[in-house]
Amino acid sequence: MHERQAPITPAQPTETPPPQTRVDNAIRAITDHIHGQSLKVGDKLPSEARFAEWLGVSRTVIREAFKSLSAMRIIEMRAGRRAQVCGFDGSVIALSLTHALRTEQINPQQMWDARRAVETRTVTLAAIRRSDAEARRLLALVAQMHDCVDDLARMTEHDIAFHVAIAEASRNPLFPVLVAALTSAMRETNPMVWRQRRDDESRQEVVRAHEAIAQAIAAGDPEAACNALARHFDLASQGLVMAGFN
Amino acid sequence: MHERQAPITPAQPTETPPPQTRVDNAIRAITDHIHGQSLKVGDKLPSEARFAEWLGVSRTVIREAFKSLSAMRIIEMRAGRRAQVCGFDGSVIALSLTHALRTEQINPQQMWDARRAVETRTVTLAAIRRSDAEARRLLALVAQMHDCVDDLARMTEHDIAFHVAIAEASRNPLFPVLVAALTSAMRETNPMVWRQRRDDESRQEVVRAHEAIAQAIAAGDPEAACNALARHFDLASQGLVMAGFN
DNA sequence: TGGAAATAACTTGTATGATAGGTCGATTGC
DNA sequence: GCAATCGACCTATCATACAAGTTATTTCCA
Repeated sequence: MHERQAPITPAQPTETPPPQTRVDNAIRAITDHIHGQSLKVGDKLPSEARFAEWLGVSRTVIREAFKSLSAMRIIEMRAGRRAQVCGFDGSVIALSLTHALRTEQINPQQMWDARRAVETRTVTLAAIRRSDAEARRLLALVAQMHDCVDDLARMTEHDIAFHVAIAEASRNPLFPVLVAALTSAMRETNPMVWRQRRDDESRQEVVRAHEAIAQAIAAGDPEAACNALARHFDLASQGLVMAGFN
Repeated sequence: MHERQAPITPAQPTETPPPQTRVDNAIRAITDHIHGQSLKVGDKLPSEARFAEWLGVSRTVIREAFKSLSAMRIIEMRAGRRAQVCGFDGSVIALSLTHALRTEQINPQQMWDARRAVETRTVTLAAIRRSDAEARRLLALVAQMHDCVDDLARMTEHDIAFHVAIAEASRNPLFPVLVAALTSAMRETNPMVWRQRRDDESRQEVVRAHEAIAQAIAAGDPEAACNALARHFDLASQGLVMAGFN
């Protein structure tokens, strides 16, 4: 019963590449199906049993393949319902980056530098393309930050929301996802940096940097927005050094 | 047998959030274990059976959790061996982006714009920090591109290798990963753009744009590198329009 | 005694079959 | 016509079994 199929890989002499398992094949078959049928977000997939039959493997294999794709946010599974194609979402990227940070494969500065690269673009585009509602929203978020300089957790959430809001105003759906992933990966290191700033004045300085960005975007001035962003990142970098990173 | 544990979630009245399954819990428990024990790349995890015992669930559940983490490249599994913590790798991000492109949640221009944001930074850093060996490598890659203007597949690979090499020269390990993800996600749309350039001259123009970037980096001139990159992206954008995107 | 080959213990990969419980459309009763 | 009910289908989980890969141990021979 175990040998319905030919061996997966003909025992390659090479060592490094891990041999393909049936689950791997199933994953490929499923993604190929999605692509081949041009399925779009929300479209339903065939049931696990059907795939199992098509591929000539047990449902166990299909199940693991489905779960893998579900973990990668390519499909969404719920009990009783057929799996469906999932919307794009930065959470996988965020998780990947978080893992890289936690296992010390990259450090916070490097993450900040990537943010700087991306956000230099988002603030520029936001200053050009933002709607009035978005401009108001940014200013409102900054106001909220002013109110909670003592509450690190809330501050962090507002901070993230602020940067994501800018990315949304850039009108490129890829940017909010990237920014959300890069910022939320730093949820763990951020508080350490923040704690370096003991007095209110020092913290308000950071909030004012955000305010300057919001105002420049509201004013539709890309250059001023970039400068304000640069100041923001310089402050952050300074905080990182104080916190002992690098 | 089925009810060893209390119900996972107390039936929240909210609709949208999918109820947590035992596999989800297992995934969290495993990542927590990695983090809690400060495991680093290559460190081995406890066996599936052990986790199953700890969490009081069947091996099936742990198996699906392991497979999910394996799909996200957080751990690496191979038959017979215990799973181990996996090195950071852009392939998950690439897959996520590829899926977003295929399902038309983002379009090629938006992807290119994100690349522009990131690569503007990588060429700048590369011009400053590149070693001599890296400079030579970049020039060699361009030379290889000159030789295969007729072979789209090889050209695409060299193209990706070139941009990743620049990112490596930036000395921030996050950048090669991001660039690789963004570029390889476009493996499918790239050929269409290339095909717009029928004659050799038109194709060589693109290669020359790459050459200019390599030379600016080799010369250690960040500004020239940025300008050359801008030209490269303008050509690409032009190609996209010709290919009928947007 | 040193090293290589055989072995035992453990681990992952896959299959099978069973049950609980969620979802959704069709049917029925008012 | 509408709502409650039912049934078919589907996923979530469990238990068990066995094949096949890995690793440490032990054995055996030179």
